[in-house]
Amino acid sequence: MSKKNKKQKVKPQVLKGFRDYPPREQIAREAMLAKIKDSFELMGFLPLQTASLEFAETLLGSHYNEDSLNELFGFQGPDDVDMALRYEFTVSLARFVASNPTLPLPFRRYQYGNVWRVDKPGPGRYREFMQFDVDIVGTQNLLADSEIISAMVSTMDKLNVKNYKVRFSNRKILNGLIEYASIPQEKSSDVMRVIDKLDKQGRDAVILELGAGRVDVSGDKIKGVELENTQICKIEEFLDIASQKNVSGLDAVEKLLGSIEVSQTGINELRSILENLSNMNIDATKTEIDLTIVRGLGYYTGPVFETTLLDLPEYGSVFSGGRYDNLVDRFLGRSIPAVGSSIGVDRLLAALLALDALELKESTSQVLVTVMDRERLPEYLNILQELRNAGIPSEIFTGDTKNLTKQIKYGDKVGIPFALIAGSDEFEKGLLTIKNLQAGKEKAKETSDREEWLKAENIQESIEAKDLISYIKENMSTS
RNA sequence: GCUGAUGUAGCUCAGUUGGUUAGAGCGCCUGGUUGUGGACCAGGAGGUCGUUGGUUCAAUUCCAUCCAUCAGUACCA
Repeated sequence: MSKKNKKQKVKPQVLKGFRDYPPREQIAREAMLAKIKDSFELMGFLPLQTASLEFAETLLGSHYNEDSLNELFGFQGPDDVDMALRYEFTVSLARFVASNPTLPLPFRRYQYGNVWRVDKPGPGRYREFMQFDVDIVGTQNLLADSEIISAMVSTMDKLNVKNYKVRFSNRKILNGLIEYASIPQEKSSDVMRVIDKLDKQGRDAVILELGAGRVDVSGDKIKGVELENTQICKIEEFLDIASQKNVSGLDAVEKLLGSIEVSQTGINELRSILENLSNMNIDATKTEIDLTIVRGLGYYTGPVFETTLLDLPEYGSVFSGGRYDNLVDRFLGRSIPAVGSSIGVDRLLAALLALDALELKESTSQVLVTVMDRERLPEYLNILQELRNAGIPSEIFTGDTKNLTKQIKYGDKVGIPFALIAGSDEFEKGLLTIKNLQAGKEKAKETSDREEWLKAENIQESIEAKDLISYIKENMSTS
């Protein structure tokens, strides 16, 4: 091989923030998707799939500015059309609803797929990632909000996540706080953005940022919102109260902000949702009112939801959303109210992997049919088909070697539980040899002595050929 | 974007006070064993020492630059 040839090699690299899912992860990922789908369909949500590429104008709408433009994968496509990869599903949902006027409302739909954002990658955070959305479009009824929260709880349960909390609040309460603290409109989103950091940065940092700003651990300066002390005091007053969760916090906030109409509305709405959840018999330990939740600015208009894993809070929210009553405006000029929530599938997957909370299957095959004697290929293929017809996932060794060692090594490496071995010894007696690779793997942990390992029980036995299917079915792991 | 750190084999890392053939462990490949996995034993492949430029008789080593990665932070519709 010449040096020139070497230079022509293409480096096997993936783009920043993109990744592959090796089979063991993808198997777990698809199992997750199936559970989520089941959970939503049980609640009568309908599947919808929309285009991955949209007109840039569709995606950006009124949010069109330099910043949002930098955040998405946009480009000029064929026919000189400005287009971009979707960064979420909600806009596409709004477009779909707007262009299907006969759609029966309320429209309950779920959608999953990849979305793309030019973000800085971090743990559980990628530039291409999967979201799984559930929304109800076309109703202001708080029953819809309650249904979404209910879906969040039942889906987390269905996914067998143990230690989580669905927290929710109402943006209207914070809108009232802005008024209460006499904060001018142009500073309101800055203030909310800072309050949103409460969880991650803590109360002291928030207070500093509301005022003069602070310096972070790396020495980077973070500029403050420059509020006056009286304003900050009023926000502190609220934060103290909001640290009490649930009904007691709600009562206390009502005393503080009840005179402000928008806050009172928000409080009433939360009370109504609480009542619905209670009538739905949603486990009260799984949900919690947390009045410090902010979420997307200029987007959510009412209740907002978040789901945190109590064992891995640093992964942030894995399932979140809220009510957005203005989104369809962009297409219709009139508003259609909507509420929904979205699972960050890959973030949740990464978190569950980090918690070691997923069973990882290595292979989809249960049986590897080895090819020891090529003369016998017709028999092997018959056995293979017999297994598959019985519903047992199986494969035949399709590699080039007839070396049995290598075939079994292959089965071991890819994690196939059983290897079927048969040569003239077996065929003459009507037998088949089944080697339990999984049992062997277990045994290998106990002994380092080869002789002992080879002699171990349950690792290999010869059975009557006619008993093959029942033997495998009995010994298959059920997972 | 900002602040800081780090780039040497597929992975984790050692090393060179500037000097000829740059090392280890793990992984990978081959054989021991074409009728049997792990462990073990023997052998082997694999590196323009991140890029470009500068200093020097000589740079993987020193300097500059860019790029990439990691951490924190900002932004996140």
